[in-house]
Amino acid sequence: MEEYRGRRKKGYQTPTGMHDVLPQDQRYFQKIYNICENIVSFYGFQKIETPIVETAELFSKGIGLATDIVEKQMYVFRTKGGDWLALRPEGTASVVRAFIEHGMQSLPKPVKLWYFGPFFRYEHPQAGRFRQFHQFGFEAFGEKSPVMDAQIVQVFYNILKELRFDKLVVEVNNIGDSQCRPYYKKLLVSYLKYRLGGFCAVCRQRAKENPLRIFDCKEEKCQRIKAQAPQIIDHLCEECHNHFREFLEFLDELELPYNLNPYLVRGLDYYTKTVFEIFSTSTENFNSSQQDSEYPPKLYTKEDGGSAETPLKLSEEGEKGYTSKDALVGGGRYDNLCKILGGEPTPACGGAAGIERIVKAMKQRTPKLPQPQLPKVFMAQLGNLAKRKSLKLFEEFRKNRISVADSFGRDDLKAQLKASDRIGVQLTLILGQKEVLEGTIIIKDMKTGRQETVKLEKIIKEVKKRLKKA
RNA sequence: GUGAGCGUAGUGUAGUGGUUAGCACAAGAGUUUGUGGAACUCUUAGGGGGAGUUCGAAUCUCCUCGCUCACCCCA
Repeated sequence: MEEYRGRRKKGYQTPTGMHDVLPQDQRYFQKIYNICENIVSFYGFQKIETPIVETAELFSKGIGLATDIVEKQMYVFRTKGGDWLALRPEGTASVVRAFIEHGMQSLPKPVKLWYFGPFFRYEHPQAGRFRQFHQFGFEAFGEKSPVMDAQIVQVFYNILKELRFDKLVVEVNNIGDSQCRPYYKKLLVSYLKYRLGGFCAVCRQRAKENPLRIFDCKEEKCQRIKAQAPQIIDHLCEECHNHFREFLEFLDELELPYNLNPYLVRGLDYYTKTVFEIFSTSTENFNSSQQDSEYPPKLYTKEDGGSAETPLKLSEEGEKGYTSKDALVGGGRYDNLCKILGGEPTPACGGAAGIERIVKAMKQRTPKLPQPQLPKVFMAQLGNLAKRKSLKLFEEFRKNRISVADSFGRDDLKAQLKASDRIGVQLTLILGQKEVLEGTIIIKDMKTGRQETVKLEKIIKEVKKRLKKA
């Protein structure tokens, strides 16, 4: 065993790219979770939790050995027993594994599952990207109809709507399947082969390793060449073409504003046919406001009719009209994955949302979420006898579901009232030596400052009465 | 993996080679013995870490760690 290095003299910090989710942020996480759970269960998804650690091979087989996620971003380690395990970099492969492992093929289709939890990718952290981050996602198994693709998009869309995202753009594309994509890839490669010189250095590299990726480039010269390049949607096999057309029709029917982006390619190998991403178009970087005022965000408009019969084109020369570059949500169909991972061939689709990214966008919109309910009653106590009684009384309140703040550690009444004031309670109860002996307690109204002595056994009733009035 | 900027109490900051390292907020204690919000007093707590230059470093150099941002890629 290697030595543990990097010992610090002064305290510890989270490792690179890892973050504590502090109480302030818990409220955002909780809100997202609640809305998600609420909506998703309406659509018939059931929650699943898979381990954070899986056999490394699950991901290399599932996501693809040559993908960046597996190749460079996976936390892989060997156990004492010699197994290679990995911190999960995404959710789909795990859910598929669970689906197969527990024989869910025999469940009535479609089988709909959702999850919410941490994921890990070893990469340089930056805006909207962390080494540990959280996602929620849904997967639907056993439905090959594009109606499921559309519903998945719809569910994400609804959740974001419910979270007050108003300007959302759904980008969609179809990247073909095992029938047509290999053929298209060849076509593209041969197109690129004779034009490599015109590309930027990065794209030349991309052309070799992952040709579809050249579409991501923003260089002007590359833009020009790729504008002429064959596009996957023009070379779909009939099945994919129809699937895509129907998918778009469903989106139209749902009145989901989408934008067809023929350049949308996703970095995971398992996708077939439908892929999509959802962006928020609202004022993302309003700190760098100069740019925003000079280049007011342009919104994509929905393609007319959405029919695949009309020529498919992008509204602006591949230029994104919105400032946010990070997708809030990404997903698609993966009809081959179940088989790849050793299960029955099962069509499936799903997607995942980045929670930190959503939180970031929420904060920009509404920097302050309403405060959680604070206690309305404070209990102050004086002297040992009273302190002992107070503890007991505190339990009485809990049984009656009245939340009470306390400061049992403090003995000074002044300090206790100060603390009580800071919490902003409505009533403060004061129990001292004298009151305990008399079997009474003081109720002090913090607004008016008036106080009243009541019988100790009636205190719950009295407090309830006062809280109700206010 | 590549590139840029940054790193002073819990938070926000001042200080560009010699200061007891200053200020604000927050936190805690108190201003005579059982009554809050104001004011005042006091306390806690600081230059990420390490080397070097120098008589002397928060300040200059290097390394390292971390943060932020971008490339890449993705949620």
